[in-house]
Amino acid sequence: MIVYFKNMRTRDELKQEAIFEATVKLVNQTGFVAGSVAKIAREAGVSPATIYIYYKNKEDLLVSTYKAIKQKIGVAFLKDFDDSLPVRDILKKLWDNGFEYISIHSEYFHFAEQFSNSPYAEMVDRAEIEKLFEPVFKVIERGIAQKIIKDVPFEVLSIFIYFPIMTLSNKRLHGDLIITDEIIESAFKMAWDAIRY
Amino acid sequence: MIVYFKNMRTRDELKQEAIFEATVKLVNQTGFVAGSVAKIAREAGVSPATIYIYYKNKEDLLVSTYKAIKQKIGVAFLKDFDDSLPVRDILKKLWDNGFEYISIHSEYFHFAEQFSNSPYAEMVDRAEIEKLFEPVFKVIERGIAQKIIKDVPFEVLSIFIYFPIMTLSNKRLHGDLIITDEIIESAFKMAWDAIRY
Amino acid sequence: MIVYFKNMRTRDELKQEAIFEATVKLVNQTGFVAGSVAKIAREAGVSPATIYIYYKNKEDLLVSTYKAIKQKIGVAFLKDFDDSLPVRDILKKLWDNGFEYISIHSEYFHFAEQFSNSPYAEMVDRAEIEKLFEPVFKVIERGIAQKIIKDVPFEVLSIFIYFPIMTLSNKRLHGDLIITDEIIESAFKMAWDAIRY
Amino acid sequence: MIVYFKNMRTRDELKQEAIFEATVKLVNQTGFVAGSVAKIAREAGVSPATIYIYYKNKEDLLVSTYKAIKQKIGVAFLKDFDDSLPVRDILKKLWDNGFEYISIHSEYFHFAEQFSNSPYAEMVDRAEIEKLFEPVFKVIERGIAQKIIKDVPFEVLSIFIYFPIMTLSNKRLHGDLIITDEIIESAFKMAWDAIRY
DNA sequence: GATGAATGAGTGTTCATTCAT
DNA sequence: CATGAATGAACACTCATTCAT
Repeated sequence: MIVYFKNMRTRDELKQEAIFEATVKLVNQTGFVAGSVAKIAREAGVSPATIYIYYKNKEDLLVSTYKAIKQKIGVAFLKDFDDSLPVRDILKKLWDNGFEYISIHSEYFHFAEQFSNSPYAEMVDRAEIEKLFEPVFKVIERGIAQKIIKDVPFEVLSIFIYFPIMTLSNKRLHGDLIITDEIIESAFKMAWDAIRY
Repeated sequence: MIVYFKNMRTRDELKQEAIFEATVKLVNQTGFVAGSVAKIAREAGVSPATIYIYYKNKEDLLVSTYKAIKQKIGVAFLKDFDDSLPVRDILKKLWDNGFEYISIHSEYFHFAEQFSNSPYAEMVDRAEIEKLFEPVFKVIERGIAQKIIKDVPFEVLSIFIYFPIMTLSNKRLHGDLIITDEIIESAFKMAWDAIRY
Repeated sequence: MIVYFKNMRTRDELKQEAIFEATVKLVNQTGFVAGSVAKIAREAGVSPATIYIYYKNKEDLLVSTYKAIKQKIGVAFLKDFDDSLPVRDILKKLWDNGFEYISIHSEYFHFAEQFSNSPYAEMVDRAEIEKLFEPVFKVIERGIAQKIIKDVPFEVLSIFIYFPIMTLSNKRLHGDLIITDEIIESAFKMAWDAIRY
Repeated sequence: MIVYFKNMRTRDELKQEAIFEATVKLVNQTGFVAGSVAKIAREAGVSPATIYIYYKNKEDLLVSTYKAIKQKIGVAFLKDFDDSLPVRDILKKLWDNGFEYISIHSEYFHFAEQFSNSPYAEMVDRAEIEKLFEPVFKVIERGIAQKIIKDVPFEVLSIFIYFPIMTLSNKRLHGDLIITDEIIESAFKMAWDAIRY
């Protein structure tokens, strides 16, 4: 049993979280371009100056938010990761994890996408992000070695097995299409057909 | 007395084109956020006020530029479109056209992508854009009817046959990978494997 | 006879002058530290943005204002400069010119002094300013050569013949003392006693 | 139990001194304008809030610092003051004391000068400062009575006997000139020639 | 048609100061 | 006594847009 004492969470943590949420929410609502520090502050219910206590500057705010989101996404994708299963099953699990997380936190994906297409994207170390997905890389490599997966660069494989998750989760890109379990299922079949040997 | 010869490009057309090019160039260089009207004007060698002669406001400038680019891309993709060929060959032709055009006009794709991830994206009528690709839709429909292509919504198919072109053309997304003819070839094979029946 | 047509002065010149006057006035009233761009703009009756049409940034505004003032002061000091007179008479004329100009434009001197003690002072080329006073340097050199003036570095001489003018014009430094013609006279005698051979 | 020994410097005194030094240092480094309370606090190794324990507000901090410096300077100038010597010798001693102290504590002079040219200068009682130099006034008065020194207001005398020390110590005002003992010597001769009867 | 000048509203950021702990 | 957190107001500067010419 977990007991939360009064003030167990300090004032700061609450505030930092409020800023995080506000940043994500605002970018979702009005886009990266219009996401000004003042607006984020108002959304978070704090003074603009307060943001500069927790973050060095706007870039730091956005980059840190992006990294935190990528961390969350990485953990969610790898939930119940089991190395010993067949490659296809592992990828299916990742795929399902992805869509499950999206259904709960689509705003994280939207933020990540907006961020990736902004000039700030260059300020994050890609290697740092990719490390989160290293177990997946290992599986893919094994699949290639066992001639289960096509022998093409990883970047190309990801276009068919990772990006579709992002694209399907993006309302702007597929308009009125409702993402049912059936569609998720058949899309995975397509992704697997694309990459399998 | 001023005489305009047939097909002569008037001063105005030249200016509008200069604004178009400047808009694309600036968004490519400094991103959507930093692409201010004043900077576009300077780049185009005109006064900021002049831009408001040709476009109602900044939104109009960007949306119009996007539409014009989409038009150019649509035409390029459908070059030498031949309805009578097998479905696979038609799609392969589109695929190759796409990469050829990208190699010449990557700045158009970059602009389009930035635009898609901006709040302005909601201001364009998707149907209008999609009309450009109608012949392709027809082919796909035929493919589905003939059980050559999987019977899934068009939006899902496009994730595997259209988006990969965009993704592969985006330097930011695939890092150091150099897009060779061989990669284009094998990526198409994967796309086709994904969508074929 | 000079005729001023209506609109002979363009709108801009009036505005630039208003900004110049406002800059001087504000620094006089509230000191260099408190002289913000917004306040200067309000004083000049223009928008803050307008200042950035005429000046690149705040530094440019202040440095340009300083240079313009130094120019005015230089011209005023050298009024009716006559090379052929005895050294003492030339310096006396400069001295009197200085106090005459101060009695009309003490705000220029106050601005110049404030500027000299600000970090912006380093941004002006001293040589450029000193060129305005070159004729005086020549006279001093002659005085030294003829053993009329003490043979010490020019910087030391100026402490006794130039700085006293500035100091006496500074109300803050001499408190309640009223600068009469008699004081100006006897102060020059002291200055001359200091530098003469 | 905490025991304070006689003459032991308590934590508080050390902290106040740290703030004093930090204030002087920062104004020397970045000028009066950029010397923010937060920066002074960081330089002193204390919290901004701590400064408000020792000083009512920023004005109080700066004014107090100025007064303390003026006190130090006053004491230094009057070191080994001997009423019984001839007027000229007394002033020479003051002059030499001044330059000696400048060579050790130029940062105090720089601060004092910056302060004098700030709006805060009006907030100090000049009489309070002048009292420190009262013994000098007496000597001057005696000199005037004995017809050794010119009979002009004290404010005018100080322009030739006190301000030159400040001006010569100001690197910004005399550029590349290096202040040697010889220059100090001849400058005093000039100052004396200026004021002597 | 084309422009440079002009601007109110906004940008990101720092300020002096207060307050709960 | 000492502090880090917090803030409204100000900072220098840029924005999209309008307007007189």
